[in-house]
Amino acid sequence: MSRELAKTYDPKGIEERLYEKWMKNGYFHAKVNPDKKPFTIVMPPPNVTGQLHMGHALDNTMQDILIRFKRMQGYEALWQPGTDHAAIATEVKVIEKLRSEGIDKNEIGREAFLKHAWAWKEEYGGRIINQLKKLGASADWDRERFTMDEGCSRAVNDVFIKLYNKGYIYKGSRIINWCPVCQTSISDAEVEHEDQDGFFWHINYPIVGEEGRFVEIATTRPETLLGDTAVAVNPKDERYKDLVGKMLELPLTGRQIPVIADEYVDKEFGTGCVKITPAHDPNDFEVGRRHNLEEINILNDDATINEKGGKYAGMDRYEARKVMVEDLKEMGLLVKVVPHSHSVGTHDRCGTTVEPMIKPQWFVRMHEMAQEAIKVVKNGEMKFVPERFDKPYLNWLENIRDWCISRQLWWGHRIPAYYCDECGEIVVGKETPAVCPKCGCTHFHQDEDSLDTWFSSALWPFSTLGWPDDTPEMNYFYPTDVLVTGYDIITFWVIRMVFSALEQTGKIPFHHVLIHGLVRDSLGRKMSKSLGNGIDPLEVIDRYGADALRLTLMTGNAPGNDMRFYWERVEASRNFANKIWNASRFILMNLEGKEIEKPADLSALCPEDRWILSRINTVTREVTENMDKYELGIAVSKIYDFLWDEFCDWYIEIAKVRLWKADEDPKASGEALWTLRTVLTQALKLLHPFMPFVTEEIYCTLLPEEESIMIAPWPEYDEALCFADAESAVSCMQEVVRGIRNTRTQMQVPQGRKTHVYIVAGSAEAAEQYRSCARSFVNLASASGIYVQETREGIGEDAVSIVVSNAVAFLPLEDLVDKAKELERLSKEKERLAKEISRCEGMLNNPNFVNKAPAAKVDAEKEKLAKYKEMAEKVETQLKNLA
RNA sequence: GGAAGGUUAGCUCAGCUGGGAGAGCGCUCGCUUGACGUGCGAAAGGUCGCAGGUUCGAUCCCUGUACCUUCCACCA
Repeated sequence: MSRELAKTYDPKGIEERLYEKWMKNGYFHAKVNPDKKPFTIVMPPPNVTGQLHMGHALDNTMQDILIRFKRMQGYEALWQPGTDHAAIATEVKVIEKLRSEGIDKNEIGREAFLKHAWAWKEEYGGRIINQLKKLGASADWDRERFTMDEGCSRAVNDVFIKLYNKGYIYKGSRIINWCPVCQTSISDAEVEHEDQDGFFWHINYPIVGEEGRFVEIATTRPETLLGDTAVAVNPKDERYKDLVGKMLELPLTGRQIPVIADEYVDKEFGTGCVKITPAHDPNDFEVGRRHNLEEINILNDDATINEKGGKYAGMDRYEARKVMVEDLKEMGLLVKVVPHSHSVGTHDRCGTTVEPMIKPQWFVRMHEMAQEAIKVVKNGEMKFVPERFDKPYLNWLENIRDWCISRQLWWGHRIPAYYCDECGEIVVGKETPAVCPKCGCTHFHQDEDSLDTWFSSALWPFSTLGWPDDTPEMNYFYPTDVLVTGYDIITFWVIRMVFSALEQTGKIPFHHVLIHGLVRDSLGRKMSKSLGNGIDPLEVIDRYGADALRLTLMTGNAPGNDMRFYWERVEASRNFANKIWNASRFILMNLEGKEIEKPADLSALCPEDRWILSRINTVTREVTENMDKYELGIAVSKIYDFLWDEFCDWYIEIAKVRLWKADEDPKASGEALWTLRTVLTQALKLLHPFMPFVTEEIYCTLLPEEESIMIAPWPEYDEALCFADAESAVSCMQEVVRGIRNTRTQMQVPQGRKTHVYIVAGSAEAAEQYRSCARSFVNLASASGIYVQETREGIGEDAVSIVVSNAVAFLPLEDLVDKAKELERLSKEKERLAKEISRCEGMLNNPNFVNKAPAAKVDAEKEKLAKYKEMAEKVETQLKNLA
């Protein structure tokens, strides 16, 4: 590979090339390996025919970072990928496609429809996987699974049968949420409540046998009147005590309904009289069951009024509402209409207002399994990161209701229940039963419904590893280590995986649940198709590279918090990629044609080299700790700061002085080069999980003998590379350099004008420190010569002084010095120091502080005080000299 | 009604177990310095929502409060 690098980093082409290389070399593949410890992440399966959005990008970037980190650390790291069949979403898409071709789902029938659906899946199924690859995802694609593949389907059937036999799955006629557009039942979790402005229609129901007397009810859905089978009042409501037991004439229907008493009614709300529609309201359903009321379903599946609705039959629910209100008005039964805002349940997939309806459906009894899922979080076996997300988890489980799992869809796992054609007996099993156990009949038909998508994704952490078979993978990789997902999906998916895993495998599915927030647009709005404010991650990758996108998503946001997306931030990330690219380019240019050997004794290196080695050593320790705690944002910003500020802005500039004189002093330049390459290499390894492409490209160019940074071992902290003395020497030097730069700017010293720098050290020790890194000043402080001494001797009276903690630096800038300004500058400095001194003294004079604060804090204050006093004295001396 | 989170520099946000407030972007000034102008150097800019409390000491802990966001429940 050529060592020539372009002047700016262009990820195009490079990313694809590297990804192909990784795939070809099989780096992503994990296998059962008893010699290594496993580390497992199961990828939340995206919709098989979906497209990558920012949420996926964030979620998968986090997973990829963790998996790459652990892989480098020597774990057998499995990132188990796959896709979800997404029942409703996919079925709707296929229906739409067929419709555009003039084909009706119901006309072609189940078999033919499924053929179309599979064809659709084959056509678009690979799309999102390829998009994930563009992101750099190092998942084990050899193990890619699909919720409807053979193994997963077997797991689904197995679980269904087990739960049925245990009595945890049952079929029942209960009130469920019905989506009239998707024409299927949906679970409570799939209903979104939103406040809508509507009306309260007050309607009089005439009391039978009491001419002119009415009961006034108030409703937000007048059309449900057609299904009323009672009016309820509170038993303690004095106003209506005499009405209980009386009959009312239900307008528009000719039916008579009773007045009943039930605690459910709130005396204060509305009129205190509630129409009861057991078939179309969950609360009314409960009341109805308590009082044995008739349940009259008045709606067809498409939410038009059915034959029970008399003259309104065939009308859409909202049209019927309008007409009925008109009719009631004409009859003089409409008392009033008042505006009223109330929450309406909508289907989260299509936004349609759901209708509660009574239908025979399959349910999972939740109470017992929920208890187990609660236990593992309460006892700390399974932990949320950040911890606060255990609250919605526990809250949901503690108030859980039975889970409606049947869907009136074809795309999905068909319910393994068979009905005897003769007697209707239900037999649940893997195959069509031969003989009815009840009547001996041999003819059966399978249940038409399919299962909720989440039923199969609930099994994902183990069905993908081969369960229900006892596979080596199950034994080795399960339970998985961490699940990474957004907080919006805890109730849908996380909970269901946990209770399913506990029930089926007896183990938690994962030890940690790492929760992230939503990626919002720059105005803080949710990205959505309808708003058109979504930003396509692929466009970001195309324009700035996957590394820039990944870095953007990982910086500046805390775990579990939402973040806003800004193109400016992507630019900043891109700039960083370019920055390290150029740092590497610089090092490569200097390495050209040289063989660099590791210095025999690192502790004999100059302070600057030992400083940067010591720093990367510390950064390595800190970053590793952050990664272990899932603090990915903190980890990457430490690497960022180290590389940009310390390595590029300081160390490279320091090293240049030696590189310029490579011919004169090959040993010194060799040491600088070795250090440059070593530190950069190590930092690249730390950065690799975050920015896999640019780090790989540089690494392989820098170390042509190496195969890939992906398989390089993760750096480890090394006690022997901790050089406190060097860190202190360099930090003093930096203090002086900053002081000099500041002064030069203030005095408007022209860029090209170099000056001598005199450093009068406060002690022999300090002098030694400054001498040891004197040559660095040449470049850092635009110095023409460095003179470290212990007295002021030989320095002009009017030299500009810069006072630091253990020295005073002087710049002979005679012609530029304005005495008055200089006096002012020093006075200000004096003032500043005086403030510091009084602050320290204040604390130290406080006996409470001295007695109660930790000794280390007190000593630190004492040291500061001494330092500031010394500096103040020096400033004072300068002021005198100037005067 | 219940719960969670937020309130820090002009903007967007970090800030781990309490001990002198940080970043990115923006703004100002100066730089065609031989890796990088996708850059370098120097600055300006914050009583860390408000009020109490605990503490020698609070952006951080506790209580209350205001405003914002979200989730759950209810709404005849």
